[in-house]
Amino acid sequence: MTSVDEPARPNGRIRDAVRTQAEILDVATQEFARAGYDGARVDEIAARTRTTKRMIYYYFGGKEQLFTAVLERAYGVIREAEQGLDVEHLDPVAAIRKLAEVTFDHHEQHPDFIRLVSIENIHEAEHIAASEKLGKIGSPALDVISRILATGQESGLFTADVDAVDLHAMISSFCFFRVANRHTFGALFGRDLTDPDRREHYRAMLGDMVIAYLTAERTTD
Amino acid sequence: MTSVDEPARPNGRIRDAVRTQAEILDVATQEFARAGYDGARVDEIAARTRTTKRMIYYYFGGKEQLFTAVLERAYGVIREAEQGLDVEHLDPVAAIRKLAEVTFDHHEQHPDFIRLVSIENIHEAEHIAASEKLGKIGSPALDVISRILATGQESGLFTADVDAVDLHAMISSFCFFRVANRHTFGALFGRDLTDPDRREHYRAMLGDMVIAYLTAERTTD
DNA sequence: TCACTAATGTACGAACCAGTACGTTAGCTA
DNA sequence: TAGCTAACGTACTGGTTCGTACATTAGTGA
Repeated sequence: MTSVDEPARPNGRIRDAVRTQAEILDVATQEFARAGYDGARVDEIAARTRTTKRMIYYYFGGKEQLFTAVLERAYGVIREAEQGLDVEHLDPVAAIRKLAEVTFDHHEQHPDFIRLVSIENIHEAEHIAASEKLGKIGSPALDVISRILATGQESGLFTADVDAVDLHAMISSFCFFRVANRHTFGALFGRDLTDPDRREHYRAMLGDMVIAYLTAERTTD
Repeated sequence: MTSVDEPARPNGRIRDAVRTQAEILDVATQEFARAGYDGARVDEIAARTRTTKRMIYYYFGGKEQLFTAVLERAYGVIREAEQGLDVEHLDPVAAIRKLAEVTFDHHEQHPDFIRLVSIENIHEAEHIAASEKLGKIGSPALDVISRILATGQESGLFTADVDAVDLHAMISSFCFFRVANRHTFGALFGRDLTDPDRREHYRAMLGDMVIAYLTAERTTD
């Protein structure tokens, strides 16, 4: 994530605003994801960087703004991943399944991001609201879904009455829950939703679910 | 002039251990749900009861145990609701749809419970693990799902390869996400998942999704 | 090379907050 | 009715934690 172009430094302070900020963001992401907003300790973040607490306030202003910056970067990562989506050469069914699988994989590979989103929801998205970047970040995935959905619905293959936002919610629900709630679910029902042995099962389940929903014969009234 | 909602009592303190504990749990539930575990303030909980902080420690021992007690009661409520389920006189398709709708409604009606579950997952279910009650609480809903699923699969109506736990996860995902993540989802995509005007749409969407999944024609390889 | 500024480090303070020591009283029962 | 104990209140403490005042240095441009 951080570019590695720094050779060995002899001694004393090095000055590199970009690297210092990136390092603070890296560690802050871990700390906020680990402990939540109120559980996170600014001193702990500082201790785990090569700089001091002073610099966190110098660059970010405060704990709130630091958390906002962490969110901004985290959402930036998923947005980039979505921009790399390449499914529109497939037929609608295969395209949607692929998209669901990519979403599934992304959630699995970024549990810290999932935790940050949970935390931000506990705080009723106040940091997103306070962020200028995040307000208008948009979602490339939504555009992709829109186009696939249009193709599928035109051809009569997709019968469901959904738009891209709703379908995105459906897919995200399953992927998010599986990662975010695995602890309580595991403790209460004795099943680890993220057990690698069951990974393919759930991945297929998600795809089957979405496709079945989209292509089901409707008993219209 | 004090408002008298209790039967005539001379003056000063009243003594009622049961009521005091219940009141602490009520307020603590709100406070923990509002602010998360670390964000919640014991002093704030005490201030909003008719008793003092001393009694929280007297009855519950500490903040951790209080949170555990809050979780125990919250899970008790959902368990009771599940025991009231009466869907097994319906045919499998109608029964599953009804069950999904009941789950949907319960999530919508208990946003504080949803928040507590999110919070407990941030803490990796450590309080559930520490609770003797919650370890073996079981789930009446799971038994109901099992039986409906068996009926549906025997008759060949249900073709999907799922068990009760997986189906429960699928249904819960959607219901949970819609409530828990409504803030970030709304902020990012401009759609309020809990808008009353869209309530029926999502309720139907959930039922359609689950039934479509269970009854889809399988292209077995 | 000299001055200026961005970047950094140290030390500290003030508020907050979980938890407790100690004292008091209501209500029951012997 | 005396005495006992569960139930309650007050006032405080010790540690924690966000934030900052003040001091310092690296690098840059004139």
